[in-house]
Amino acid sequence: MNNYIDQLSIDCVVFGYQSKTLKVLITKIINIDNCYALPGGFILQNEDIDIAARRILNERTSLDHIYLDQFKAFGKNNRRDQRFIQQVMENQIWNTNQSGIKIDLNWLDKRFVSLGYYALVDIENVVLRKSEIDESVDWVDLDKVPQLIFDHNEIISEALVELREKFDKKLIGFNLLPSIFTMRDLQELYEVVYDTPFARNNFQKKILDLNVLERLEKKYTGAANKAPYLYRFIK
Amino acid sequence: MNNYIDQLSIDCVVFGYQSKTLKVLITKIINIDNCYALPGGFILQNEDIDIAARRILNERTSLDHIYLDQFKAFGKNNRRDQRFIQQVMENQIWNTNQSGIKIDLNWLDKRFVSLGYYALVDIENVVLRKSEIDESVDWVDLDKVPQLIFDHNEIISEALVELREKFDKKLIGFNLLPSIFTMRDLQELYEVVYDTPFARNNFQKKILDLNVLERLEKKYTGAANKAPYLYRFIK
DNA sequence: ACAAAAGTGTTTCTTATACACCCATGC
DNA sequence: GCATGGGTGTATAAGAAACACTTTTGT
Repeated sequence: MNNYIDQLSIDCVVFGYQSKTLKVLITKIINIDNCYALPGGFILQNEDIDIAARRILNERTSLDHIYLDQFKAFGKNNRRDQRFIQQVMENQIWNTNQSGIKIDLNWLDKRFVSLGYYALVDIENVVLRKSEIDESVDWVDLDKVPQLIFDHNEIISEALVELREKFDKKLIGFNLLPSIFTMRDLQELYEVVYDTPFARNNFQKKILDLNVLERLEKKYTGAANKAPYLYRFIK
Repeated sequence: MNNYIDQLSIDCVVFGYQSKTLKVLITKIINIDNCYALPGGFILQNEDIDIAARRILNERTSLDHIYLDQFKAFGKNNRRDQRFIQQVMENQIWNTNQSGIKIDLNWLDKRFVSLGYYALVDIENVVLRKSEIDESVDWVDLDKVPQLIFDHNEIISEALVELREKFDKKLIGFNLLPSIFTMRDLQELYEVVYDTPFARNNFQKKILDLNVLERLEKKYTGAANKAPYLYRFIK
């Protein structure tokens, strides 16, 4: 593990949106019962931290150009999880490097400072992959996240606060939608993020006045009502 | 240096306000010509990162309860300064621990990830102190900051962006003022921070409507005009 | 024709900005 | 009295929220 920076990690809160629900990506740690965590990893000695975060995300999502924001470093002294560490050691996870050579696991038994990133992805574009320490990687509804190791639940909470703060201001919501969508799709996303309903007409006016949407053809769904326009986010 | 976390540091942008000018605290590194830096330090193995930041600030300002906000981690791979490192080694700074025992300096010759904090202090309450690596610690006008080591100039820029974003929203400006001040004092601070003038009457109304100020007695300065009220920030 | 949902226009209210006036203070 | 800066009130403009109406679609 010598090519990584010691005692420093990255944890990513990957937000996805599907069926009017916000979801986050959760990994199940291999060889340990009921042990869930945020997708995370470490920083190579010669790697920018942002690049490291992209690498870690790419390993799980297969995506290259992800909207990513580093929002806070988590570094409480009690940020440890004795049960987790013990199980890792007992089950010999991480105990060999890429060449299969046994390595010292003592580096794990220290407090880590973790850099928290949140990412926004179009869930349809994601091809889930497991890294070597994942038993599985899955989308979980934001309100059904199980107990995670360390302070990962807190990291999610803080990521959500940050997301809400930046969401409208920086117009990052489009990263959660397919490239083409209806105004209703967008409004429902806003309503889910802010957990509050918006007036349809006022919402439409506000969004269109931003001049960031290109109106495309109508979307005929077969429903017995007026067909909505499709839009594409520009710039 | 074994009791610190390796390759992880803290750098603090300490904002002060005096004579209608924003100032930041800059240290001059001992034994190196023209080498300036942000007040910074390292994190003890059993120390919360926020506590570490407070310790580092206390060493320089003698203050205990500082408004502090961790705003970003800086971790580009090219975050090194060969000239600085070389000089440190040549001049034997940091080469002994508290007991005077020589220690290995190789830990310095690596890339560091730094946690950026900004602090707001009432400049009148600060009693400047030097830490063991400071030749001096001084207040510098924000627009007269010299070239600093590493990416410290960039850290200041980003801290200022963050300050402006949070300043009005979180009402943190009062941390830069004495506990008792006039409305004009407050307005001038706002004008400096946002680099824009505000209408006197509207500013007063806006601030008073926040219901966070207690009106005290008038302040008789001897000037040939109506004496302004003094205010105190509450809650 | 009708229900359902989309698009658009108008009114109302809230809030921010601009404008105007009077008051206290020391010379 | 008067110049100077402080406090307050009112008018106006801008933006958000509420309300209302018309249009399109498939049954």
